[in-house]
Order: sequence, then C-alpha cells, then structure tokens
Amino acid sequence: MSRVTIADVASAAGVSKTAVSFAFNNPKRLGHATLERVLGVAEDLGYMPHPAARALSMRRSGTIGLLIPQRLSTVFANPFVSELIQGLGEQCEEHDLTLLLVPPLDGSLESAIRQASVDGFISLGLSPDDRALEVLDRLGIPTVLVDSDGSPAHPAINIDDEGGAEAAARHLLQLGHRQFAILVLPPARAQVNSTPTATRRLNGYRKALDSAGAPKPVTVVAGISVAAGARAFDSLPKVKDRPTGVLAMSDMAAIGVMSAAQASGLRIPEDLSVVGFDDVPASAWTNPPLTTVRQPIVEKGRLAARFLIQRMKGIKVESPAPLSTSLVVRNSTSRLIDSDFAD
Amino acid sequence: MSRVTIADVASAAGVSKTAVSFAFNNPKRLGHATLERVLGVAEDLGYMPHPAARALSMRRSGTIGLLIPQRLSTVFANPFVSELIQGLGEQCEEHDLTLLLVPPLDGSLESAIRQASVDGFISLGLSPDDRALEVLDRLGIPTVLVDSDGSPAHPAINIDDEGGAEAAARHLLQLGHRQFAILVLPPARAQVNSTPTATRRLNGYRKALDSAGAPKPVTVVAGISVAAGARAFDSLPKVKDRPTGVLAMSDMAAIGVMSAAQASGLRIPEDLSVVGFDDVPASAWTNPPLTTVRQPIVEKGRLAARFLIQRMKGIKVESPAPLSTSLVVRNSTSRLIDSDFAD
DNA sequence: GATCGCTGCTAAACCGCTTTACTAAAGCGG
DNA sequence: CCGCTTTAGTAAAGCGGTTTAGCAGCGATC
Repeated sequence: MSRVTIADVASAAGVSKTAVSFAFNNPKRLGHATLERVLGVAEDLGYMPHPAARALSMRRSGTIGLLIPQRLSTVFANPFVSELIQGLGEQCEEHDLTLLLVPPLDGSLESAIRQASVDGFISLGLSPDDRALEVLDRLGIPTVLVDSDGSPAHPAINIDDEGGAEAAARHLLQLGHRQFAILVLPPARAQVNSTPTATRRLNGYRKALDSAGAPKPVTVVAGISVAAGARAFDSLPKVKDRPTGVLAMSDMAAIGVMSAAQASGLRIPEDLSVVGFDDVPASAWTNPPLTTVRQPIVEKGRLAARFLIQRMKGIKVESPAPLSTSLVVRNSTSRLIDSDFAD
Repeated sequence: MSRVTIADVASAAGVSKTAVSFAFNNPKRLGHATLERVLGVAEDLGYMPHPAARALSMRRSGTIGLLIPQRLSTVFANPFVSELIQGLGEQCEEHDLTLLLVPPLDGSLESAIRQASVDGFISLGLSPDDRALEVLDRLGIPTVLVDSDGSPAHPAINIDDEGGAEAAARHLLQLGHRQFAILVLPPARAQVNSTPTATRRLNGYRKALDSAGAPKPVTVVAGISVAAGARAFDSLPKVKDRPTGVLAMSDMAAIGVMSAAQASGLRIPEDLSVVGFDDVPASAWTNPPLTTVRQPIVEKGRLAARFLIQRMKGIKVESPAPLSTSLVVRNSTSRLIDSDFAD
C-alpha cells in the first residue's frame, strides 16, 4: 500500500496524467465533466501530489529557510528568535510559505544548507567571513541577511545597534554612574569572529563612555541566556572598582545579572543598575522591570521576509536603512547613590 | 548561469553521472584516482546535489515537520513552543534532520500538510476530530502526537494534565481559598472542540474543587498570551463572589492576570493568588515569581522526536505513560487572609 | 586455455510531477 | 460545405538525482 500517485488517479479516471495535473493546477483547461470526475477520483483515492516531485518539477519548494548559526537549544532559549519568527511567520502565511529551521548539522552549517530544499534563506547573525555565505552565493539562492554586515550580493536588515547602545550608556552616565561592566555577545559560531552586531553595540557603549571620560569598563563575554548572565555577574569585581552599572547586549543576560545580583544580596536598582538590549516581552514583567534598548524584532522579521520574497520574485532590492532603536526606561536603573561607594 | 547539475560534473570529469553519484554516496565503488578527480571537479564547479531531486529519488527529505495548529505569531508568543523546539532540535541535530514549521496556510492545515516535504510529522495539540489527522493517516507519513489524544495509528506524548491541575487546585484550597476563577485554554483551531489537554486540566481542577465542596468556579476562556490573561482578569467579578484564587492553564495567561490585577491596585499574592501551568523559564523571574505546575517541556519535545525517529525507521512504538508534573510553589500564592473578604 | 571472480565503471530505468507541443474534434462565420 | 479558430485532451520531454543490472578487462585458478 504505497503512496497514491498521479498515474493511479489518471488510470482510475481514464485520463492522462496531464489531465490530472491540469485538474489541480490549471482547471480551465479541462471540460467541466472531466474536471469533476478527476477531482472526484482523486478525492476518493486520497491522492495528494508528492511535494518533492512537485518541487523538482516546478523549481520551487514553497519554503524559506531560517539559517541559525547555533544549536537550536541555545538559540531558542532566547525569546528574540520567537519574536523574529512571529514577524517572518506573518509573511510566510500570507504568501503560503512554510519555514524551515536550519541549524548546523554535524557542526557544519554549510552541509545543512545543502540539504535544505528552500526557495530562499534568511540568515541570522552571520559574520561576513563565515564560509556559509560562500555556499549561499554559489547556490544562487536568494538570501537576506539579518544582524549581519550587508554584502553586495545580499540585502541586510539591521537596526541602529550603535545608537541604541550609546543611548543605554548615556542613560547610565546621566544617572551618575562611572564604573561599568559590559556584557559582550559571544561569537555566533565558535571558529568565527564576533558578530557585526556585537561590534557595533560595543562601539556605541565605548563612544558614550569615552566622551564622558568614564574609566575603562570591565567587559566579559556572556552567552544569550539567563544562566550566562548570572555567571557573568559572578565574575565581576565585587569590591575595588565594583561596577555600579551593567550594560548587557541581551535582555536574557541582563535578567541573569539581576537574579544573581539579588541572590547575592544586592538590590536592583539601588545597588546596581542594569540595562538590557532587545526589549523582549518578558523584560516588562521582571522584578524589577528591566530598562532596556528596544528594537522592533517582529518588524525586523517581517521586513526580512518581505525583502526575501521580493528577491525570490527576481526583484532586486537594496538594504534598507537600519531600523531605529529606543531606550525603554523601567526600574532596573536608578541614580547612583553616594552610599553606594561605601561598600 | 543556472545551477550546476550532476551531468555537468560528469561530463567535465569525463565520467558517467553514476560515477559522480557514487563519489558522494558510495565512494568505495570508485577507483582512488577517479574518486579524487570527480571530487575535485565537483568542488571546482561548486556542485551540490539538488535537495528536491535527491528527496524524490531517495524517498526521504531529511526534515521533520512540526504541525502548528495556529498562526505562528500567536503560537510563538508562548515560550512553550520555544522550549519544545529545544527538545526537538536536540534530536534533530543528532540525526541530521532539519525542522519545518508548518502552520495553517490559507487557513487550512490540511493544505499545508500536503505542501510539506517531510519524513515525519510532530503534531501539536490537535483534537482527535481534526480533519488534519485524516490527511496524515492517508499520507501514511509517520506521525507523533503531542498534547493530544492517543490514536491507534499514532503514538502520543502527553503529560499528567489532570494530576497537575488537581495539585494546583488543591494547593489553593489548602491555603483556604474557596472562590475560584479558571482560565480555560481556547480550542486549538476555531472550528474545533477544545483540546484534550484543556479538558483534562479542567477535569483536574474540578475534581479537587468538587471534592472539597467549593462553590462553582467562574470559568473564562483565555488565549495563551499575556494580553489575553489581562483581558480575562478584567472580565472577572470584582465584588460579589470575587475569586481569590485563579487557576490558569498557561503561565502566560497567569502573568497577564497578575499584571492586570496589579495595575488595578490588587496585591499579589495578598489580595489574589494565581497559579499558572507549564513553568516556562520566565515564570521564575516575574514579580512575584509565579507558582505553577511544572511540566517537562524540553523532555517532551525530545521524547516526541525520539519516537518519531523510531517510527521513521519503521519501528512500531506505543504511546508512553504520561510524563509527570509537579507543583512549583513560588510567591504568587498565599494563605487567604480574612480581611480579604472585607472588600 | 577456458573459467571464475574481482574491480571499476556505465547505461538505463526510475522517483512523481509539470509543461510544452501537438492532435482530433467541435464550433462557426461566410 | 469549406477553411479557421477554439476546445479538450494527450504524448513525451524534462526536472536532477539514485540505483539496479550488467559489461569489459584482468589476474588468479584449475
């Protein structure tokens, strides 16, 4: 009892394969009577076209791939991706596309790319020297880069990372902070430099700090998870040069810092101010609610998908201007109190 | 400049298509010299096998589908899916599979199923009468059901919904609560009954409440989002028969209730106790941290994927016993204080 | 020297669908 | 009744791989 094929339907209905194909894809080309009959037989037999055969023949698969630089379990620990998918998904559904998650297989993103039967890729946070990009070029599959450097071949969707970071740092400076810790994003893939996004944010922080003449901040790299944030807090100097403000490049890390700090007896924000990055929904409900740099993640996903769909239609598109970010001030930051220096 | 095909490589290397195919899939069958040459030429030309052609020919695509009953934007607003994907992803990566998200296309999950070129499906929260299940049977694609009723054809992974719910209700009863509100999960798909999961949880709540002789609870259906939870709170009676305990079937809804309640001036847990369901990570950082029923979501995903992979290998598998749940008591619930009745 | 079994490679069928080019019949204005 | 356009349907050639069956050459075996 193998699969029902188009030939089965054809012979059962006493017509050619072509007729059956037309019945589904080009009904006008068939007479009313045959159309009904073919459709009826197909229904009875439970026929449905084989997707791979269809994809091969039509040169399109009806799915777009989301290229994920890390393991699914680490990436999906960050609500950022969920948000992004909400934006992508909206467009996918609108255009009858499905979304394929493509993480590195066997450690190699390149080989995963090959295996994936997609009409286009959205690639997340790849640094420009990643070998995966070569493979994409070679395949000639339309691609849109997210949180990456624009390349001549592919449009890139970015946000104003530097501006956002600068605003965050400036906010803390205005509250009187001088001693900072910066939580840097880890590189997307082990063998590769840190991502353009991380670099830009770091520049933003530095720019604000330098122009205010603040002392050199402590920087630690922290994964994008609460646990990583907590570990980062633990590694911070606790007495001399104790940072009073921490600038995290992700909300998850910021939340981790907050819990670890609270667990160690510090009060947020009285003893330690922390600001995150992203403004994932959860940031609004934390204790205390997190001050963070908002970026329009859903919009980013939506835009990326739109651009990709344009490219898939063969329309050439330019990278848009970076999406703007804004500082959302909640309660995890406060004016530096002198007594703070006491401990 | 179209795609490099196997024939291009073959003629460039002066061998047959078969040889090229062997070079990649069955290298032992080729002499050392030819093997090297073919591989070299392939590399130079940038050849990579067309995934759809491969899938058609080999009758396997190397991807499994995650059947999502609702729009991606609503489903991914709940961290539950993220967690599940972490579990699925782990297994996928281990077995070199990619994961295809399959939401309803054009409103129809059935048509989305057809389009999807996958070796197996994991279906999320489908009620047993959903037409999509018929399609799955008909296709003969291995399928594992998650949060659904087991069917003879497909194994199902479930948790002890009823026991978990019962524990939650009993917890509030022990704290002295008598007036309850229950936030019911909405049906997975509009035209369909409520999900087995929702039914089982409701049974659990009722069982505990009835056996304690508590008055009939208010029940409102609330989507799985913070906003929906907030709306649900607003629709609750505020004076007479005001519930002092709310039993939510998802953490997101519970969090929504908490924010709305706090916004209206109530204190949690002094004025209102709320318990969630799922124990998504965010529940630990909310203000106050949420008391909730923990279910092992990642494990659930992992298990579902394992079962599916077994089935894809042709191994027949039985549904496992429901995974156990446990009550995690945090700070969103407390003993009922008499003064509570005053207002 | 005929037979046998390897090794190394190829021709051709096949996977299941779409689509182009073509034919036979029917409709139709003059 | 004749040429001309539609209409309704078909045969066959792809799409780009994998795989089965088989062939040529060659050293070893008896």
